[in-house]
Amino acid sequence: MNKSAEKIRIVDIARLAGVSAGTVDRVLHNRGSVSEDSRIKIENALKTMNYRPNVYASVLALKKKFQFACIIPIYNKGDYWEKVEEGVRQAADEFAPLNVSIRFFYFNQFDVYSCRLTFEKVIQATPDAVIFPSFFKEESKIFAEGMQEKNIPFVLLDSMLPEPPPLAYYGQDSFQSGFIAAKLLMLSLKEDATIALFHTFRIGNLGSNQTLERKKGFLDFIRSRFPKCKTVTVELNAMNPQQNREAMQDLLQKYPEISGAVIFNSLTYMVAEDIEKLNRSDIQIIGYDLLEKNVEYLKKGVVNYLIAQRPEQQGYQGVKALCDFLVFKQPVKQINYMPIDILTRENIDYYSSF
Amino acid sequence: MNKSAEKIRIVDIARLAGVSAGTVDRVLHNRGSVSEDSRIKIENALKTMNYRPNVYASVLALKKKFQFACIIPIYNKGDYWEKVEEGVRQAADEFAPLNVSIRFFYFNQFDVYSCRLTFEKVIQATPDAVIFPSFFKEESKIFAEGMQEKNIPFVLLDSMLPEPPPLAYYGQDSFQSGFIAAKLLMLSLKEDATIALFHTFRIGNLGSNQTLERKKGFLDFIRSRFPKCKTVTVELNAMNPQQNREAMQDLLQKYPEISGAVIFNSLTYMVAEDIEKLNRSDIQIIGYDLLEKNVEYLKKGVVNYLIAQRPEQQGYQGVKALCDFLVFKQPVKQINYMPIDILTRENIDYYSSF
DNA sequence: GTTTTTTCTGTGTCCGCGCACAAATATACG
DNA sequence: CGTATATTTGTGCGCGGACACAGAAAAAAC
Repeated sequence: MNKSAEKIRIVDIARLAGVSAGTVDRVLHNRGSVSEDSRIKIENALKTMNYRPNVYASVLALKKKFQFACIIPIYNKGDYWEKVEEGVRQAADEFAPLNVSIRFFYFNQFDVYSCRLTFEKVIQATPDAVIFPSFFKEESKIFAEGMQEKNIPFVLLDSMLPEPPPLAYYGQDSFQSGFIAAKLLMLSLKEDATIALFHTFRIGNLGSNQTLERKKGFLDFIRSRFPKCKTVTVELNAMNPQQNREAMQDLLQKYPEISGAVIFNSLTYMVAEDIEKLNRSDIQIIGYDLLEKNVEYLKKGVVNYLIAQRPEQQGYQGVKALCDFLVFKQPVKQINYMPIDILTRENIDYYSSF
Repeated sequence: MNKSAEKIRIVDIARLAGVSAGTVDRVLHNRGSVSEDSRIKIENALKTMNYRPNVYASVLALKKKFQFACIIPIYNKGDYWEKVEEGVRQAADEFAPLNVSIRFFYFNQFDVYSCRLTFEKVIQATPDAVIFPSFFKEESKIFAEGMQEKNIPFVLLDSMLPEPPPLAYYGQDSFQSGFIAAKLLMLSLKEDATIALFHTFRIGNLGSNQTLERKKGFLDFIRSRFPKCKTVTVELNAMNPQQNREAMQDLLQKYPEISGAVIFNSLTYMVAEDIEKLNRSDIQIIGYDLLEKNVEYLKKGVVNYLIAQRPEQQGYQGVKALCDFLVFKQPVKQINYMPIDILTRENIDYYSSF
């Protein structure tokens, strides 16, 4: 049953193979050179004794130092990206004894040039690994290609970029999460309801990939299962709440029959606030991400559902993947979709994304 | 920003305090005896240099051995408890280098005597810590009191037992999860619907605490928000599917208007199978736990929702808590409610409870 | 004041592994 | 065959902390 115990040390397998511990070490780490003869003897010994290195001893003895770069959009307190950074920081903290340190680089997510500039800075810093969200597709691709050339592993967060292949990706299946959003919302709406779709306007980036994919998924569900539904698309300006409020008033005047709203990014609270102020509690709302303000409106009952994607996990796992790969030399799973967590006022208090 | 680095070793603070490393060690571990004078000097040094021990070195040097006992109901392949054990095993594996080994003890969950006997065996084995679900309230309480007397820390899984206080508890808020189940189900039902409530009959245990609490939560929601709903309670016999099928036929003949079903334990698939065979796809079903068979019916669309409670996490975290407490001497959070995960056919593929 | 006991302290070894360095063996080449 | 070079191997130290042991200092007993 539980026979796994049996501590086996490198010297044990060295003895069994009739060679020195140093040679075993070379085989294990593929370093230096070893004669074919010894290699075979050692590999056999490894098989028969199923040796597993002691992580703690290994880490302790490790001399190499690693510097990771983490690129993150500039954020305000409480934002989505703050949580990602939190996860990265926790990992940095936990893995500090591995001689891993993380340097953060920030860019303005509404400005391609800022992004480009930051990429440049990262390249100058010559990190051992990079972790970043592929915000601007083209720029990210070029940057990733540079990393690939230099053999610097990189982890993608939030949205995927197939080429060049990252060491790992952590993020949500956006299409599917939009699909679910539609399903949830329609549970509370009539089959011929009118739904307002909100997304954010971005300079130089017509909504992030994520947002667009969510919308696609949402519409896919609506069109295939509730063809009688009408949808109205509205663009929010993240920088100008006042303008949004006016747009909202216009919208509800023009389409008073609107009974559902979906916000494809984390600005749910803005929409919720406006709808609440306009006394339209009949409108069912679903949005994304557990910002404090969003949760507030969820608990109040203004927002029906929030869909979460464990941003802290994304950050944490990203760093962990790099450590696994670089420090422990273990294989890493490439595509890692985060769970699509459904939160309501009833289960929000028990939710923890860690 | 990230100034946390700065490796500080025991010898560093020993030097600063003007004592030997051994003395610092004594203060840190509260072992041996240290003069008041030295203690103060060391504590000051610790404060000014904010020393954090290197976990890896600490583990490596540790000589003590720990034997944990894990008590689990006998289960069939694919059962809920298999997942709990899986989590425990993974933790055991991960923490093996800490000289922690886990011995499993099994009991028949339908038989108090078996449980009592197993408790007895565990006591004989004199483990350093115990992890178990408080299945039978009275027996568990007596057992826990014995552990308390012997100063053996114990972790409770699945259902809580306030007295004597466990080192930690990992499980779901059952009442709340029942509450949510009702809310979800009612999204697809009319306000005057008739709902069948299923729970399992247990010899000597009228349904586990968990099940009863879920039912309470469910009924609480229904009574307060949908007073026109009717509910019919049905008892399943886990051992006799044939009998269940007949009971089901009777039920649907007697109450043909039933349009919803909730199964308060992991036997969802049994009910789903019967309902499917009786061609009553109009009945909306919600159940608990991600058994393979349950997931199958969820994906087929026979079951609308499954509520999960991360059993692997419970097992894993339970062992981790014991390690944190015994090996690393760190404080442990006592009450740990697991998230109430809502699964539908749309997000099930992305779910991972680890 | 001396002996015994208790309290306190410093030193040194080991945990298992990574890695550098030196030594040994093999291969190449004139 | 001797020397130069390349390949292969063994040994030993150190990572940072736990803990045992012996010895010093202080307290208690006589």
